[in-house]
Amino acid sequence: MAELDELDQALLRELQRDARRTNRELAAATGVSPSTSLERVRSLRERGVIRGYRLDLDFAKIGRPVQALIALRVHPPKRQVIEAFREWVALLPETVGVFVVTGGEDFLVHVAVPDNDALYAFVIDRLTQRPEVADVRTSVVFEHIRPRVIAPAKRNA
Amino acid sequence: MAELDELDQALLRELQRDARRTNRELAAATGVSPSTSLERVRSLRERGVIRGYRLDLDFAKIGRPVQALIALRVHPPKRQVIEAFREWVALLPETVGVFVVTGGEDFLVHVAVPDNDALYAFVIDRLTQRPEVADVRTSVVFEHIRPRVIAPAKRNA
DNA sequence: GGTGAAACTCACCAGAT
DNA sequence: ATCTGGTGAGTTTCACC
Repeated sequence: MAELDELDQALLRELQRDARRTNRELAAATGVSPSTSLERVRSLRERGVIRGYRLDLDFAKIGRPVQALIALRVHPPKRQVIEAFREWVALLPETVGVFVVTGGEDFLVHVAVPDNDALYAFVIDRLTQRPEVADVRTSVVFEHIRPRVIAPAKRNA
Repeated sequence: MAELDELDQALLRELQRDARRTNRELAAATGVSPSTSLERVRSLRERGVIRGYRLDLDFAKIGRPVQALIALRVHPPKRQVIEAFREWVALLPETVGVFVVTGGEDFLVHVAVPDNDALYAFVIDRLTQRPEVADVRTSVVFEHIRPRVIAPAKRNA
């Protein structure tokens, strides 16, 4: 885990609200000079705390208003089978996220599609096509909330 | 759904790879002048296609290496109960995402915590504290893959 | 809609504390 | 480690196509 002082945390808070804020704005918001905030943000990126800067797209506005989470198991649940399925499903155009999990299922596949027909087709034509796929259970997603700011864990000092 | 021509789609592709690419880079990559790409990106944002620019944080590096998806039902499953729980759970510091779903469960809560103890405490101290929470089922997340680029649906022209 | 140039703002690198 | 100032890029506007 990376060391994060108050300034690092403040910069992360600001950038989570809007990842395109200028360095000068960041400096003003955190009360340091632009060169300091620039150096800190660069360090956060080099240390891998910041993995990148992503677009937040409205799936409905790009023609994919129907979202679902598809829980499934693969058979047999061996490493090779799991990894092959993971690579395959992550590259499908409908897929917007893949959780590899323990418990009742092996995968939760998050998809966004144009309509219910496309969802049904995805499940019965694409997924069920794969021989290793078993126990498919589809849940339609009504809403997906993502907190705007995620804080670092308190340190055990 | 928004109308997206080839240029809009190309700009969305570029921005999804790196939401902080400069306008000049976007213009060069898409073969238009900087003022054109600036105007297009602005339009995408005003139309709500682009909802914002987010940081991609490494949860492990901020002291929260353990992720889980907690499926649960609320009782009774009425609008008021569901909405109250949704608002409450979305604001917990452990929560990094909330899916409101149909099917076997009502919610899938995505959390990131420092260790297994914190996960266990979250489930039995926090969630179970709420009287409306029933049928809690926890899955540990080994891996969460998010495709770097998500394409708009093909239009039914 | 798209372009090109001008004015403004910013990122980035020094050098010093 | 942080700040102040300076220079080269980048952003943004606007008149024109």
